[in-house]
Amino acid sequence: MQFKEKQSIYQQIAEYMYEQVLGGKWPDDTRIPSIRDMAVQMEVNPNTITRTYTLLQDQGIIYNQRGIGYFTTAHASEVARVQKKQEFIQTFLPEVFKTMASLNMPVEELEALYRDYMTQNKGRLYENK
Amino acid sequence: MQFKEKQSIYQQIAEYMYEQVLGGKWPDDTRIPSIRDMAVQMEVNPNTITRTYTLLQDQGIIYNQRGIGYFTTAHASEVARVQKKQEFIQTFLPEVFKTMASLNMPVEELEALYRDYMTQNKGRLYENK
Amino acid sequence: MQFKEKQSIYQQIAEYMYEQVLGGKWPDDTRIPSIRDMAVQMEVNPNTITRTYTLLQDQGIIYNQRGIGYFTTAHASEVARVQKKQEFIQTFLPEVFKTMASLNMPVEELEALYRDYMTQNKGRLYENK
Amino acid sequence: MQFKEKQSIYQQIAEYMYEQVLGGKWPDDTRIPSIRDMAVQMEVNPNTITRTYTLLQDQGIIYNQRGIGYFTTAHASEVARVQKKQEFIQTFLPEVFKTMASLNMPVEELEALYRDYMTQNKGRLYENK
DNA sequence: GTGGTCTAGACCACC
DNA sequence: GTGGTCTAGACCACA
Repeated sequence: MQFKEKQSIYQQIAEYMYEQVLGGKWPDDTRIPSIRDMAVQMEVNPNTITRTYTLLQDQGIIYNQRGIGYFTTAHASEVARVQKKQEFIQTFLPEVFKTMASLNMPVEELEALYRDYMTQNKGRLYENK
Repeated sequence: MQFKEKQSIYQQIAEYMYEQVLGGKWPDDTRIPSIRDMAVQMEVNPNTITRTYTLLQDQGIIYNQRGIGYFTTAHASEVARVQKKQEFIQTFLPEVFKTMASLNMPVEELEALYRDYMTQNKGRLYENK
Repeated sequence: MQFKEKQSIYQQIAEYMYEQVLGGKWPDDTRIPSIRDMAVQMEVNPNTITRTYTLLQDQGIIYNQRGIGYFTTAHASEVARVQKKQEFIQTFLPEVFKTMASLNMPVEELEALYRDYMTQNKGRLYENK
Repeated sequence: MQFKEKQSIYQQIAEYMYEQVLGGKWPDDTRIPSIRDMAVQMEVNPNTITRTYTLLQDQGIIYNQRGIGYFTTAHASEVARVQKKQEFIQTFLPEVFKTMASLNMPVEELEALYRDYMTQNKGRLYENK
């Protein structure tokens, strides 16, 4: 996996995991890769994965069974969806709208850009990795 | 001024200055507050303001007259607009659209949220502080 | 059986067995469930039960007859009582008192909480499961 | 500082910090030792202190000012008191009472032990370090 | 100076 | 095998 510069690696891996859950790759209440396996897969130090898993556990997306491994929670996908949507609407969108206002960009242009984006990425979403 | 946690302070101040320029508070080719005044106003270490001013100077939004002070450039507002729009479309929007896709949020909902936002903030934009 | 997070499973099962002995469910010198049966009953890996039984055996609460099974010792209840009381007074209570001191909680409040607890759980103690 | 075996070091340091706050050594809204200083003082790796500080920050006892250091929050002592008391009553005391019941220990004995403890430790509480 | 992050490697208890 | 913790050392952005 390639990492961007601006965000910390463990957060980017958290993003990746959100995608797995939201995209249905990791159904509710199933085992996910062990810390060591994930570290190998992501080409990263196990400690970094530990950081990510701890974060996701605090957020109620995954949990741990002693000596066995990590699992998605029973309502992981729902929790993830609600959480991400709330964050999106409350902290992300206002930034978007504020910027649009300062640029005098009409909502129609936003729509147009959206359609461009969707046709370009049609079918490619969540096929990553 | 209150600062968010996630972004560095000098960048948040840069954001603030962009707003001043784009909102017409700081017309092209006019003097802006000295580093010291700005530091007092923002309740921040002068070093931090220096960093912001250096950034804005590199971007061609402001320039320095030795011993006199900092000024907005002749085309500050235009430069700011172009620059911000480019950043918005290339690095910000893709994130927005990707999140929308993962949440199955239709573009119509985005529009609706936009209109909500605009009615709520009608006339309040750029009355900051 | 539901397990808490902070304590290891084999120790929690040991706790459960102490209760059986102290509560008279398992009289002195009687057979207790086999490792396999206990594992099924507790929904746990047999290895974990083995660990618990080994611990209890070391403490003189149970013993093993090869090929037959595990039994409580002749003085199991007495041994368990003494042992638990010692542990309680030497390692547990000091923590309690220290916390009370830091919270400025008077001993009267402790008493009151004790009576609350006892009335709520009257008759329910050792009706476990 | 000497560490016990059963609890992880970073949690024991968290306990220590709670004592500082509850005992008034660290008033509300004051700077606390930097991560590096604390690491030296506790004879521990800075990463371990980071772990502790992150925990306390999540609990709202301390907060961070970028590039400056960590501070106790405005209501640190209150938050700490409430939090610790709740934990004590809900998760600690039931264990105590349950054990007392299984040992047939009357509440009077608990009182007596409490008075013993207090006379022994009179004046010594919170004078540590 | 500050904290934030990451790596490499290790040891441990537990299942 | 699993995760949890700790160390030593490093680099970076930031104030």
